[in-house]
Amino acid sequence: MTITQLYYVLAVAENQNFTKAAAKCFVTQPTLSMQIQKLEDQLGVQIFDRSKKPIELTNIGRKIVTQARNIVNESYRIQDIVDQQKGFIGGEFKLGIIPTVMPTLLPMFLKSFIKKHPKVKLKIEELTTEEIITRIKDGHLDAAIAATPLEDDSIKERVLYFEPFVSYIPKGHRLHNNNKIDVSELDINDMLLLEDGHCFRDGVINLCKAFKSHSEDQFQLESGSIETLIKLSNEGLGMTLLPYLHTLDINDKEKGNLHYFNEPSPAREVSIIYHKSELKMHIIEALQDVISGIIRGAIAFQNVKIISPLAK
Amino acid sequence: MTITQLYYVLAVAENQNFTKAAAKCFVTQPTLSMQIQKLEDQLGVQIFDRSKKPIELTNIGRKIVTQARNIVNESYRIQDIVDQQKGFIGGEFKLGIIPTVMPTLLPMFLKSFIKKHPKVKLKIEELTTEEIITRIKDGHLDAAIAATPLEDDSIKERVLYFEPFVSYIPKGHRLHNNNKIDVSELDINDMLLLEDGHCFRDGVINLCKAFKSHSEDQFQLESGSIETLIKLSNEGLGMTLLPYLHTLDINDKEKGNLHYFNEPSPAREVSIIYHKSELKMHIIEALQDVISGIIRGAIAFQNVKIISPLAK
DNA sequence: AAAAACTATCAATAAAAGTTATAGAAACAC
DNA sequence: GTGTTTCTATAACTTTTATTGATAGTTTTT
Repeated sequence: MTITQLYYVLAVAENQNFTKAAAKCFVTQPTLSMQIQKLEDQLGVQIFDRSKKPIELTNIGRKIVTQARNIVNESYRIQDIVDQQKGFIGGEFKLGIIPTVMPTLLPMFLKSFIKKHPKVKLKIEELTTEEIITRIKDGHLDAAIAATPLEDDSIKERVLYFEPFVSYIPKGHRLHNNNKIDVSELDINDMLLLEDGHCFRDGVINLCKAFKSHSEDQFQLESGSIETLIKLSNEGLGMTLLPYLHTLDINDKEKGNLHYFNEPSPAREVSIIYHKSELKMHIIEALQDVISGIIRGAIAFQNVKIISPLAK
Repeated sequence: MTITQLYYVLAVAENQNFTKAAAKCFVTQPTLSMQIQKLEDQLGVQIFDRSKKPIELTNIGRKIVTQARNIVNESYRIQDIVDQQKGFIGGEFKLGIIPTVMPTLLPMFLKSFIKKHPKVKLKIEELTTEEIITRIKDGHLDAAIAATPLEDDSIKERVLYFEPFVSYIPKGHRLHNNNKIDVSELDINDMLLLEDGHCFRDGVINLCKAFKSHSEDQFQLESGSIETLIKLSNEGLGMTLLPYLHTLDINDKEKGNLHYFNEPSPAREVSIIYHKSELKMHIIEALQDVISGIIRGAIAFQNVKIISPLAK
């Protein structure tokens, strides 16, 4: 049994297809067929049920795959140990970021990080929290930036910053003339929300529900981007909530529509999250350092109340 | 990087010698030299400091060895999973047993176990508790039978039975005419003990100390076997304590010297212990089943007080 | 019924792991 | 010190294993 064979098994299990798996492993398909057959012979069990199309794992195969993933991950850790010892920060690193953090945070730290750690090949992907969790668990992401706490046992979190919610209230709205807003004044029925799947949406819903309970979850309008929310709001379709960093690059004309909350302001907790196995931890720490350093200058709120990002 | 290479690294780290390690791996010494060099080149670090004699691990080498042991162990677990699925109970199994359990328990269950599980190649070794713990941790033992609790985080325990202590009091001893003995009557100064290193000795000391504290730990006589203890006792050199199972095959003449304790009788807890990684768990469970079944007929004590086997 | 998609098998080749023989360095004995 | 022993590294060679390209055989799709 070799680590390579186990790696091949993982690839086939994931792709449910020998040919595609072979391509991902940068070998030809017969290599996979033969190596996996060899492993199956040696163990004396079928790992894959080739009669099903697409190919499926057998019962025992599922258990073997779980263990194979362990072993392959643990084998990566040896290079990790060496890198850490050498103080080497480099190699490929796959980072996921949720959509409502991506456009504001990424430009703030990316240049600085690349300059400080030029040997790291960052591969950044915009993903929903749900996708991020799946991908961290199956090893397709090394870490991600998301709203927390997630309450997931196999994922660890390190808080980067607390980002207050800011109300965006267009002229003509019942709350427009208030200076500061209190959370008790929020009503989910005149609130513009992001589409389903965004955890910022769930945060807003949780925030509203904390004060008023609404059985009917019928929202009039939803949008995929915060930019659009602002425009819809300007059209008089309702107020909306923005994460603080988004308010920094709003134009002067619209700035007048921003209303901060009474303290403690509702806020989301934004963290760098990673698998509990703590692979590539030195790169994760490097990311955390750079982002924390940058954010210290940009966000200076203390007295906030964290709103859960989880849909309930 | 291959599992074989990691295995070679473990062998060299253990033997501190390429030649001996090669023999244990059933390959020639150049194979080890080359494979380990290859791994070191690939990682870009020296795992071994070859300038020291005998060879030593480098700092980074120590960390790599720890991780390599993980990986190699986890790789064994794949065969384990397959065996478990198939209900196959077989293969080599290394069992340690402490000296004061070995001669009484082993004959009781060995035949029965071999008959029930003929495919298991049991390799049994008599070892002290201390040796057992070391060997379970480094993987040289799959499981062991010892007095518990051990309070060791990396070792799990499953109780097999509780074995009461029985006093052996020769004619002429101050306690000989008492019918039942109370633990408060014990005096460590007229107690014959096993040599240092036997946990049964430590149990007896703990038992005596629980009632009387003695600053001077000077014992007149010590012996390596319980047989000898009985003979010394017969010579009038003091009383001694026997584990219950040892009293079953004592001759009739000497049976008169046995005195049971008032309830709750002091007893030792005898368990099957194994590494927390739970490798070969199905064989461990098979052993537990056989031994528990056998012992149920032989020991029927309920009201006992467990004495710790740990030296304090 | 034909085409496409997919896996297994075969023969050939490239790569690797392993072996024997031996050189060279360090430790040991006297 | 010198000779001996012990041990690891290196080299040349052999065996084994992994991989490939070509292709046959199946199943699925159209």
